[in-house]
Amino acid sequence: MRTPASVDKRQAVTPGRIVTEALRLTREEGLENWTLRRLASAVGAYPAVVYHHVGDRETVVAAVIESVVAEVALPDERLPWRTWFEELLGGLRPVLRAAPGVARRLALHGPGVPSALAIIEGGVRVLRSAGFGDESVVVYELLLNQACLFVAFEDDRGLSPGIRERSAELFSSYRDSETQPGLAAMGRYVAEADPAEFFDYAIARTLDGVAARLTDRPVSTPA
Amino acid sequence: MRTPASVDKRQAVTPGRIVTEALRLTREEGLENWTLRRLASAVGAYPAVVYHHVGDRETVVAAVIESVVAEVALPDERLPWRTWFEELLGGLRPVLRAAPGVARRLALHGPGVPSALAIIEGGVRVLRSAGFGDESVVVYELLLNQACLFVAFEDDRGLSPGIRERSAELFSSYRDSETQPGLAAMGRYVAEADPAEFFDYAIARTLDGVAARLTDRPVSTPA
DNA sequence: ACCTGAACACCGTTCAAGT
DNA sequence: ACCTGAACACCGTTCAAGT
Repeated sequence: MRTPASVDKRQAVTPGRIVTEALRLTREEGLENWTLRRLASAVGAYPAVVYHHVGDRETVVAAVIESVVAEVALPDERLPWRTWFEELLGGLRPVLRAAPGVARRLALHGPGVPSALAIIEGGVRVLRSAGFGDESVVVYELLLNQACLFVAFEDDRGLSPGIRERSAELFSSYRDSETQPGLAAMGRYVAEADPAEFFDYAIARTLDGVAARLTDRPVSTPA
Repeated sequence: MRTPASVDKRQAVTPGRIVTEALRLTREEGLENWTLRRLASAVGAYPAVVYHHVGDRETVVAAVIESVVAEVALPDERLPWRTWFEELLGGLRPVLRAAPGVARRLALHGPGVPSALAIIEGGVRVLRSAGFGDESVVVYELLLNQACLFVAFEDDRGLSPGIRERSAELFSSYRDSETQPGLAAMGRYVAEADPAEFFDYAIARTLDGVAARLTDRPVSTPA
Protein backbone atom coordinates (compact mmCIF):
# COMPACT_ATOMS: atom_id res chain seq x y z
CA MET A 1 0.00 0.00 0.00
CA ARG A 2 2.49 2.60 1.04
CA THR A 3 5.53 0.61 0.05
CA PRO A 4 8.32 2.93 -1.10
CA ALA A 5 9.04 2.88 -4.82
CA SER A 6 12.58 1.75 -4.26
CA VAL A 7 11.38 -1.43 -2.58
CA ASP A 8 8.62 -1.94 -5.14
CA LYS A 9 7.95 -5.67 -5.02
CA ARG A 10 5.17 -6.21 -7.46
CA GLN A 11 3.77 -9.25 -5.71
CA ALA A 12 4.32 -11.12 -2.49
CA VAL A 13 7.07 -13.71 -2.57
CA THR A 14 5.53 -17.17 -2.75
CA PRO A 15 6.84 -20.62 -3.63
CA GLY A 16 4.82 -20.48 -6.85
CA ARG A 17 6.32 -17.17 -7.91
CA ILE A 18 9.84 -18.39 -7.22
CA VAL A 19 9.38 -21.52 -9.31
CA THR A 20 7.70 -19.56 -12.12
CA GLU A 21 10.64 -17.20 -12.19
CA ALA A 22 13.08 -20.12 -12.14
CA LEU A 23 11.23 -21.59 -15.10
CA ARG A 24 11.47 -18.29 -16.95
CA LEU A 25 15.20 -18.09 -16.29
CA THR A 26 15.58 -21.69 -17.43
CA ARG A 27 13.78 -20.99 -20.70
CA GLU A 28 15.96 -17.97 -21.29
CA GLU A 29 19.37 -19.21 -20.33
CA GLY A 30 19.16 -22.89 -19.42
CA LEU A 31 18.72 -24.88 -16.24
CA GLU A 32 22.37 -24.75 -15.23
CA ASN A 33 23.02 -21.16 -16.17
CA TRP A 34 21.15 -19.26 -13.50
CA THR A 35 22.23 -19.05 -9.91
CA LEU A 36 20.14 -19.13 -6.80
CA ARG A 37 21.32 -15.63 -6.01
CA ARG A 38 20.18 -14.29 -9.35
CA LEU A 39 16.87 -16.11 -9.02
CA ALA A 40 16.40 -14.47 -5.65
CA SER A 41 17.12 -11.01 -6.95
CA ALA A 42 14.80 -11.64 -9.92
CA VAL A 43 11.91 -12.02 -7.50
CA GLY A 44 13.22 -9.10 -5.45
CA ALA A 45 14.28 -11.10 -2.44
CA TYR A 46 17.28 -12.31 -0.51
CA PRO A 47 18.73 -15.77 -1.20
CA ALA A 48 17.58 -16.91 2.22
CA VAL A 49 13.99 -16.21 1.19
CA VAL A 50 14.26 -18.82 -1.57
CA TYR A 51 15.46 -21.27 1.04
CA HIS A 52 12.59 -20.37 3.28
CA HIS A 53 9.87 -20.82 0.65
CA VAL A 54 11.21 -23.58 -1.58
CA GLY A 55 14.53 -24.96 -0.43
CA ASP A 56 18.03 -25.34 -1.83
CA ARG A 57 18.94 -25.01 -5.49
CA GLU A 58 18.38 -28.69 -6.17
CA THR A 59 14.81 -28.43 -4.86
CA VAL A 60 14.09 -25.46 -7.11
CA VAL A 61 15.54 -27.34 -10.07
CA ALA A 62 13.35 -30.36 -9.31
CA ALA A 63 10.29 -28.10 -9.28
CA VAL A 64 11.26 -26.64 -12.66
CA ILE A 65 11.74 -30.10 -14.15
CA GLU A 66 8.41 -31.16 -12.71
CA SER A 67 6.54 -28.30 -14.34
CA VAL A 68 8.23 -28.90 -17.70
CA VAL A 69 7.53 -32.63 -17.72
CA ALA A 70 3.91 -31.89 -16.79
CA GLU A 71 3.50 -30.21 -20.18
CA VAL A 72 4.21 -33.40 -22.12
CA ALA A 73 1.07 -34.70 -23.81
CA LEU A 74 0.21 -38.38 -23.52
CA PRO A 75 -0.90 -39.95 -26.81
CA ASP A 76 -4.09 -41.96 -27.07
CA GLU A 77 -3.43 -45.38 -25.58
CA ARG A 78 -5.36 -47.15 -28.33
CA LEU A 79 -2.77 -46.23 -30.91
CA PRO A 80 -0.36 -48.92 -32.14
CA TRP A 81 2.68 -48.98 -29.84
CA ARG A 82 5.05 -47.59 -32.43
CA THR A 83 2.77 -44.71 -33.34
CA TRP A 84 2.21 -44.07 -29.65
CA PHE A 85 5.92 -43.62 -29.09
CA GLU A 86 6.46 -41.61 -32.23
CA GLU A 87 3.81 -39.18 -31.02
CA LEU A 88 5.12 -39.11 -27.47
CA LEU A 89 8.73 -38.49 -28.46
CA GLY A 90 7.82 -36.11 -31.26
CA GLY A 91 5.85 -34.06 -28.75
CA LEU A 92 8.52 -34.36 -26.09
CA ARG A 93 11.16 -32.70 -28.19
CA PRO A 94 9.71 -29.16 -28.47
CA VAL A 95 8.63 -29.18 -24.82
CA LEU A 96 12.15 -30.03 -23.66
CA ARG A 97 13.85 -27.79 -26.19
CA ALA A 98 11.92 -24.83 -24.77
CA ALA A 99 13.55 -25.39 -21.38
CA PRO A 100 17.21 -26.11 -22.15
CA GLY A 101 19.00 -28.32 -19.67
CA VAL A 102 15.94 -30.27 -18.57
CA ALA A 103 16.52 -32.98 -21.20
CA ARG A 104 20.07 -33.41 -19.98
CA ARG A 105 18.91 -33.93 -16.44
CA LEU A 106 16.28 -36.42 -17.52
CA ALA A 107 18.78 -38.30 -19.68
CA LEU A 108 21.51 -38.47 -17.06
CA HIS A 109 19.63 -38.70 -13.77
CA GLY A 110 16.37 -40.28 -14.81
CA PRO A 111 12.86 -38.92 -14.42
CA GLY A 112 12.72 -38.40 -10.66
CA VAL A 113 9.64 -36.27 -10.78
CA PRO A 114 5.93 -36.95 -10.09
CA SER A 115 4.54 -35.89 -13.46
CA ALA A 116 6.80 -38.44 -15.16
CA LEU A 117 4.85 -41.22 -13.50
CA ALA A 118 1.87 -40.98 -15.88
CA ILE A 119 4.17 -41.12 -18.89
CA ILE A 120 5.99 -44.16 -17.55
CA GLU A 121 2.76 -45.91 -16.65
CA GLY A 122 1.35 -45.23 -20.10
CA GLY A 123 4.50 -46.15 -21.97
CA VAL A 124 5.18 -49.40 -20.16
CA ARG A 125 1.52 -50.44 -20.42
CA VAL A 126 1.49 -49.77 -24.16
CA LEU A 127 4.61 -51.91 -24.60
CA ARG A 128 3.20 -54.73 -22.47
CA SER A 129 0.01 -54.74 -24.47
CA ALA A 130 2.09 -54.89 -27.62
CA GLY A 131 3.71 -58.08 -26.35
CA PHE A 132 7.08 -56.91 -25.07
CA GLY A 133 6.51 -58.70 -21.80
CA ASP A 134 9.31 -58.36 -19.31
CA GLU A 135 11.38 -56.35 -21.74
CA SER A 136 8.83 -53.53 -21.68
CA VAL A 137 10.63 -51.59 -18.98
CA VAL A 138 14.04 -51.72 -20.67
CA VAL A 139 12.52 -50.83 -24.01
CA TYR A 140 10.76 -47.89 -22.42
CA GLU A 141 13.96 -46.66 -20.80
CA LEU A 142 15.92 -47.11 -23.98
CA LEU A 143 13.49 -45.04 -26.03
CA LEU A 144 13.07 -42.25 -23.49
CA ASN A 145 16.75 -41.96 -22.63
CA GLN A 146 17.60 -41.95 -26.29
CA ALA A 147 15.16 -39.14 -27.00
CA CYS A 148 16.32 -37.07 -24.02
CA LEU A 149 19.95 -37.51 -24.98
CA PHE A 150 19.45 -36.17 -28.45
CA VAL A 151 17.45 -33.22 -27.19
CA ALA A 152 20.24 -32.55 -24.70
CA PHE A 153 22.60 -32.63 -27.65
CA GLU A 154 20.63 -29.94 -29.40
CA ASP A 155 20.38 -27.85 -26.23
CA ASP A 156 24.09 -27.95 -26.01
CA ARG A 157 24.66 -26.70 -29.51
CA GLY A 158 22.43 -23.74 -28.74
CA LEU A 159 23.68 -22.87 -25.29
CA SER A 160 27.41 -23.48 -25.05
CA PRO A 161 28.66 -23.12 -28.61
CA GLY A 162 32.21 -22.73 -27.35
CA ILE A 163 33.07 -26.36 -26.70
CA ARG A 164 31.23 -27.62 -29.77
CA GLU A 165 32.81 -25.12 -32.10
CA ARG A 166 36.23 -26.44 -31.26
CA SER A 167 35.31 -29.95 -32.42
CA ALA A 168 33.35 -28.69 -35.41
CA GLU A 169 36.44 -26.86 -36.61
CA LEU A 170 38.57 -29.90 -35.92
CA PHE A 171 36.36 -32.06 -38.12
CA SER A 172 35.82 -29.50 -40.81
CA SER A 173 39.53 -29.35 -41.46
CA TYR A 174 39.31 -32.94 -42.75
CA ARG A 175 36.47 -32.23 -45.16
CA ASP A 176 38.60 -32.76 -48.22
CA SER A 177 41.01 -35.35 -46.91
CA GLU A 178 41.48 -38.18 -49.38
CA THR A 179 43.60 -40.36 -47.15
CA GLN A 180 40.97 -40.25 -44.40
CA PRO A 181 37.59 -40.67 -46.09
CA GLY A 182 35.78 -41.36 -42.80
CA LEU A 183 36.86 -38.06 -41.29
CA ALA A 184 36.13 -36.30 -44.56
CA ALA A 185 32.55 -37.58 -44.47
CA MET A 186 32.25 -36.50 -40.83
CA GLY A 187 33.63 -33.09 -41.71
CA ARG A 188 31.03 -32.58 -44.41
CA TYR A 189 28.32 -33.88 -42.08
CA VAL A 190 28.97 -31.58 -39.11
CA ALA A 191 28.93 -28.60 -41.46
CA GLU A 192 25.37 -29.15 -42.62
CA ALA A 193 23.69 -31.58 -40.23
CA ASP A 194 20.15 -30.85 -39.11
CA PRO A 195 19.77 -31.91 -35.47
CA ALA A 196 16.02 -32.42 -35.91
CA GLU A 197 16.68 -34.95 -38.66
CA PHE A 198 19.23 -36.70 -36.52
CA PHE A 199 16.68 -36.95 -33.74
CA ASP A 200 14.11 -38.54 -36.04
CA TYR A 201 16.69 -40.89 -37.52
CA ALA A 202 17.91 -42.03 -34.12
CA ILE A 203 14.41 -42.67 -32.83
CA ALA A 204 13.43 -44.50 -36.02
CA ARG A 205 16.44 -46.83 -35.87
CA THR A 206 15.86 -47.62 -32.22
CA LEU A 207 12.19 -48.30 -32.88
CA ASP A 208 13.24 -50.59 -35.73
CA GLY A 209 15.62 -52.47 -33.51
CA VAL A 210 13.07 -52.80 -30.77
CA ALA A 211 10.28 -53.82 -33.17
CA ALA A 212 12.42 -56.74 -34.32
CA ARG A 213 12.05 -58.22 -30.84
CA LEU A 214 8.37 -58.83 -31.57
CA THR A 215 8.77 -60.47 -34.96
CA ASP A 216 12.02 -62.40 -34.42
CA ARG A 217 10.80 -64.75 -31.77
CA PRO A 218 7.61 -65.95 -30.16
CA VAL A 219 5.99 -63.38 -27.91
CA SER A 220 6.74 -64.18 -24.31
CA THR A 221 3.63 -64.01 -22.18
CA PRO A 222 4.56 -62.78 -18.72
CA ALA A 223 3.59 -64.86 -15.72
CA MET B 1 57.73 -19.67 2.54
CA ARG B 2 55.95 -23.00 2.68
CA THR B 3 54.51 -24.41 -0.48
CA PRO B 4 50.74 -24.79 -0.43
CA ALA B 5 49.58 -27.98 1.27
CA SER B 6 53.25 -28.55 2.14
CA VAL B 7 53.52 -31.30 -0.48
CA ASP B 8 57.05 -32.44 -1.19
CA LYS B 9 58.23 -30.99 -4.46
CA ARG B 10 60.77 -33.55 -5.48
CA GLN B 11 59.52 -33.29 -9.00
CA ALA B 12 59.27 -30.10 -10.95
CA VAL B 13 55.85 -28.90 -11.90
CA THR B 14 55.30 -29.69 -15.56
CA PRO B 15 52.28 -29.77 -17.86
CA GLY B 16 52.55 -33.56 -17.92
CA ARG B 17 52.53 -33.88 -14.17
CA ILE B 18 49.53 -31.59 -13.86
CA VAL B 19 47.51 -33.58 -16.40
CA THR B 20 48.54 -36.88 -14.83
CA GLU B 21 47.36 -35.62 -11.47
CA ALA B 22 44.11 -34.37 -13.00
CA LEU B 23 43.60 -37.82 -14.48
CA ARG B 24 44.18 -39.42 -11.10
CA LEU B 25 41.67 -37.08 -9.46
CA THR B 26 39.19 -37.82 -12.24
CA ARG B 27 39.55 -41.57 -11.72
CA GLU B 28 39.03 -41.14 -8.01
CA GLU B 29 36.21 -38.66 -7.84
CA GLY B 30 35.02 -37.86 -11.34
CA LEU B 31 35.77 -35.22 -13.93
CA GLU B 32 33.43 -32.62 -12.47
CA ASN B 33 34.25 -33.24 -8.84
CA TRP B 34 37.71 -31.80 -8.49
CA THR B 35 38.49 -28.12 -8.57
CA LEU B 36 41.40 -26.38 -10.18
CA ARG B 37 42.48 -25.21 -6.74
CA ARG B 38 42.57 -28.75 -5.38
CA LEU B 39 44.40 -29.94 -8.48
CA ALA B 40 46.97 -27.22 -7.92
CA SER B 41 47.51 -28.14 -4.29
CA ALA B 42 47.73 -31.83 -5.26
CA VAL B 43 50.81 -31.05 -7.33
CA GLY B 44 52.05 -28.70 -4.62
CA ALA B 45 51.57 -25.50 -6.53
CA TYR B 46 49.49 -22.36 -6.66
CA PRO B 47 46.45 -22.17 -8.95
CA ALA B 48 48.25 -19.66 -11.14
CA VAL B 49 50.90 -22.28 -11.85
CA VAL B 50 48.30 -24.51 -13.48
CA TYR B 51 47.32 -21.59 -15.65
CA HIS B 52 50.90 -20.97 -16.53
CA HIS B 53 51.68 -24.57 -17.57
CA VAL B 54 48.39 -25.83 -18.97
CA GLY B 55 45.66 -23.22 -19.00
CA ASP B 56 42.19 -22.82 -17.55
CA ARG B 57 40.09 -25.62 -16.14
CA GLU B 58 38.50 -26.40 -19.48
CA THR B 59 41.93 -26.92 -21.05
CA VAL B 60 42.94 -29.31 -18.29
CA VAL B 61 39.67 -31.21 -18.73
CA ALA B 62 40.26 -31.49 -22.48
CA ALA B 63 43.71 -32.95 -21.80
CA VAL B 64 42.21 -35.51 -19.42
CA ILE B 65 39.57 -36.53 -21.96
CA GLU B 66 42.25 -36.80 -24.60
CA SER B 67 44.36 -39.17 -22.55
CA VAL B 68 41.35 -41.33 -21.67
CA VAL B 69 40.12 -41.60 -25.26
CA ALA B 70 43.65 -42.50 -26.33
CA GLU B 71 43.30 -45.72 -24.34
CA VAL B 72 40.45 -47.03 -26.44
CA ALA B 73 41.53 -49.97 -28.58
CA LEU B 74 40.56 -50.05 -32.25
CA PRO B 75 39.28 -53.43 -33.42
CA ASP B 76 40.69 -55.12 -36.50
CA GLU B 77 39.20 -53.43 -39.52
CA ARG B 78 38.68 -56.72 -41.34
CA LEU B 79 36.01 -57.79 -38.88
CA PRO B 80 32.35 -57.67 -39.98
CA TRP B 81 30.96 -54.22 -39.23
CA ARG B 82 28.69 -55.41 -36.44
CA THR B 83 31.42 -57.34 -34.69
CA TRP B 84 33.74 -54.37 -35.14
CA PHE B 85 31.31 -52.11 -33.25
CA GLU B 86 30.51 -54.71 -30.61
CA GLU B 87 34.23 -54.93 -29.86
CA LEU B 88 34.76 -51.19 -29.97
CA LEU B 89 31.85 -50.37 -27.69
CA GLY B 90 32.47 -53.31 -25.41
CA GLY B 91 36.03 -52.07 -24.95
CA LEU B 92 34.97 -48.46 -24.64
CA ARG B 93 32.83 -49.12 -21.62
CA PRO B 94 35.50 -50.13 -19.07
CA VAL B 95 37.87 -47.40 -20.28
CA LEU B 96 35.25 -44.70 -19.77
CA ARG B 97 33.92 -46.19 -16.55
CA ALA B 98 37.41 -45.92 -15.07
CA ALA B 99 37.33 -42.16 -15.56
CA PRO B 100 33.83 -41.11 -14.46
CA GLY B 101 32.47 -38.04 -16.15
CA VAL B 102 34.36 -38.44 -19.39
CA ALA B 103 31.53 -40.41 -21.01
CA ARG B 104 29.11 -37.65 -20.12
CA ARG B 105 31.26 -35.06 -21.80
CA LEU B 106 31.66 -37.21 -24.89
CA ALA B 107 27.92 -37.89 -25.04
CA LEU B 108 26.85 -34.29 -24.55
CA HIS B 109 29.59 -32.29 -26.23
CA GLY B 110 30.91 -34.70 -28.80
CA PRO B 111 34.42 -36.04 -29.19
CA GLY B 112 36.39 -32.81 -29.57
CA VAL B 113 39.71 -34.43 -28.97
CA PRO B 114 42.54 -35.53 -31.30
CA SER B 115 42.70 -39.18 -30.26
CA ALA B 116 39.03 -39.56 -31.21
CA LEU B 117 39.92 -38.98 -34.83
CA ALA B 118 41.33 -42.45 -35.39
CA ILE B 119 38.19 -44.02 -33.91
CA ILE B 120 35.93 -41.92 -36.10
CA GLU B 121 37.98 -42.62 -39.19
CA GLY B 122 37.93 -46.35 -38.49
CA GLY B 123 34.25 -46.48 -37.57
CA VAL B 124 32.96 -44.50 -40.51
CA ARG B 125 35.18 -46.43 -42.92
CA VAL B 126 33.93 -49.76 -41.58
CA LEU B 127 30.34 -48.62 -42.05
CA ARG B 128 30.98 -47.35 -45.56
CA SER B 129 32.58 -50.63 -46.52
CA ALA B 130 29.56 -52.41 -45.12
CA GLY B 131 27.36 -50.45 -47.49
CA PHE B 132 25.85 -47.76 -45.30
CA GLY B 133 26.84 -45.12 -47.82
CA ASP B 134 25.90 -41.61 -46.83
CA GLU B 135 24.22 -42.82 -43.67
CA SER B 136 27.54 -44.02 -42.28
CA VAL B 137 28.21 -40.84 -40.36
CA VAL B 138 24.80 -40.71 -38.67
CA VAL B 139 24.99 -44.39 -37.85
CA TYR B 140 28.41 -43.89 -36.34
CA GLU B 141 27.22 -40.97 -34.23
CA LEU B 142 24.14 -42.84 -33.13
CA LEU B 143 26.12 -45.84 -31.92
CA LEU B 144 28.83 -43.87 -30.17
CA ASN B 145 26.50 -41.37 -28.52
CA GLN B 146 24.29 -44.19 -27.39
CA ALA B 147 27.20 -46.02 -25.81
CA CYS B 148 28.55 -42.91 -24.10
CA LEU B 149 25.13 -42.03 -22.75
CA PHE B 150 24.68 -45.36 -21.07
CA VAL B 151 28.14 -45.26 -19.58
CA ALA B 152 27.37 -41.76 -18.32
CA PHE B 153 24.26 -43.24 -16.79
CA GLU B 154 26.30 -45.77 -14.90
CA ASP B 155 28.83 -43.15 -13.81
CA ASP B 156 26.01 -41.20 -12.35
CA ARG B 157 24.67 -44.04 -10.29
CA GLY B 158 28.11 -44.49 -8.80
CA LEU B 159 29.05 -40.89 -8.18
CA SER B 160 25.98 -38.91 -7.19
CA PRO B 161 23.67 -41.43 -5.61
CA GLY B 162 21.65 -38.63 -4.03
CA ILE B 163 19.53 -37.59 -6.99
CA ARG B 164 19.04 -41.13 -8.23
CA GLU B 165 18.01 -42.49 -4.88
CA ARG B 166 15.10 -40.10 -4.78
CA SER B 167 13.68 -41.48 -8.02
CA ALA B 168 14.50 -45.07 -7.12
CA GLU B 169 12.47 -44.69 -3.94
CA LEU B 170 9.69 -43.02 -5.87
CA PHE B 171 9.43 -45.97 -8.24
CA SER B 172 9.93 -48.64 -5.65
CA SER B 173 6.83 -47.45 -3.83
CA TYR B 174 4.78 -48.61 -6.81
CA ARG B 175 6.28 -52.10 -6.88
CA ASP B 176 3.08 -53.78 -5.82
CA SER B 177 0.57 -51.44 -7.36
CA GLU B 178 -2.21 -53.33 -9.13
CA THR B 179 -3.90 -50.31 -10.62
CA GLN B 180 -0.64 -49.13 -12.20
CA PRO B 181 1.04 -52.20 -13.65
CA GLY B 182 3.49 -50.15 -15.71
CA LEU B 183 4.88 -48.37 -12.65
CA ALA B 184 4.88 -51.63 -10.74
CA ALA B 185 7.09 -53.22 -13.41
CA MET B 186 9.37 -50.17 -13.35
CA GLY B 187 9.54 -50.37 -9.57
CA ARG B 188 10.63 -54.01 -9.68
CA TYR B 189 13.10 -53.20 -12.44
CA VAL B 190 14.95 -50.33 -10.75
CA ALA B 191 15.41 -52.49 -7.67
CA GLU B 192 17.40 -55.17 -9.44
CA ALA B 193 18.55 -53.82 -12.78
CA ASP B 194 22.10 -54.53 -13.87
CA PRO B 195 23.46 -51.50 -15.72
CA ALA B 196 25.91 -53.64 -17.70
CA GLU B 197 23.03 -55.70 -19.07
CA PHE B 198 21.16 -52.56 -19.96
CA PHE B 199 24.19 -51.31 -21.84
CA ASP B 200 24.44 -54.51 -23.87
CA TYR B 201 20.71 -54.56 -24.53
CA ALA B 202 20.67 -50.95 -25.73
CA ILE B 203 23.62 -51.46 -28.05
CA ALA B 204 22.17 -54.70 -29.41
CA ARG B 205 18.80 -53.08 -30.22
CA THR B 206 20.43 -50.11 -31.91
CA LEU B 207 22.66 -52.41 -33.94
CA ASP B 208 19.54 -54.39 -34.91
CA GLY B 209 17.77 -51.24 -36.03
CA VAL B 210 20.75 -50.06 -37.96
CA ALA B 211 21.38 -53.47 -39.55
CA ALA B 212 17.88 -53.40 -40.96
CA ARG B 213 18.95 -50.49 -43.15
CA LEU B 214 21.20 -52.84 -45.08
CA THR B 215 18.69 -55.62 -45.66
CA ASP B 216 15.54 -53.51 -46.14
CA ARG B 217 16.60 -51.81 -49.30
CA PRO B 218 19.20 -52.08 -52.00
CA VAL B 219 22.69 -51.20 -50.88
CA SER B 220 23.75 -47.85 -52.25
CA THR B 221 27.30 -48.06 -53.49
CA PRO B 222 28.98 -44.65 -53.24
CA ALA B 223 31.26 -43.50 -56.01
C1' DA C 1 60.52 -18.36 -17.33
C1' DC C 2 58.46 -19.66 -13.36
C1' DC C 3 56.38 -18.94 -8.86
C1' DT C 4 54.14 -16.11 -5.01
C1' DG C 5 50.46 -14.20 -2.73
C1' DA C 6 46.82 -11.55 -2.91
C1' DA C 7 42.78 -9.86 -5.01
C1' DC C 8 38.36 -9.86 -7.84
C1' DA C 9 33.96 -11.26 -8.66
C1' DC C 10 31.40 -14.56 -7.93
C1' DC C 11 28.99 -19.16 -5.83
C1' DG C 12 25.51 -22.13 -2.42
C1' DT C 13 24.30 -22.22 2.14
C1' DT C 14 23.54 -20.93 7.02
C1' DC C 15 22.13 -18.11 10.80
C1' DA C 16 21.33 -14.75 14.40
C1' DA C 17 18.63 -10.92 14.49
C1' DG C 18 14.84 -8.21 13.34
C1' DT C 19 9.53 -7.38 12.33
C1' DA D 1 6.04 -16.67 9.77
C1' DC D 2 8.73 -14.08 6.99
C1' DC D 3 12.60 -11.09 5.85
C1' DT D 4 17.30 -8.83 6.62
C1' DG D 5 22.03 -8.64 6.29
C1' DA D 6 26.02 -10.58 7.14
C1' DA D 7 29.01 -14.40 7.35
C1' DC D 8 31.23 -18.98 6.00
C1' DA D 9 33.63 -21.73 3.07
C1' DC D 10 34.37 -22.21 -1.08
C1' DC D 11 34.95 -21.35 -6.57
C1' DG D 12 37.69 -19.91 -11.41
C1' DT D 13 40.52 -16.43 -12.90
C1' DT D 14 43.79 -12.52 -13.07
C1' DC D 15 47.82 -9.92 -11.96
C1' DA D 16 51.57 -7.21 -10.05
C1' DA D 17 55.51 -8.49 -7.81
C1' DG D 18 59.19 -11.37 -6.77
C1' DT D 19 63.23 -14.79 -8.13
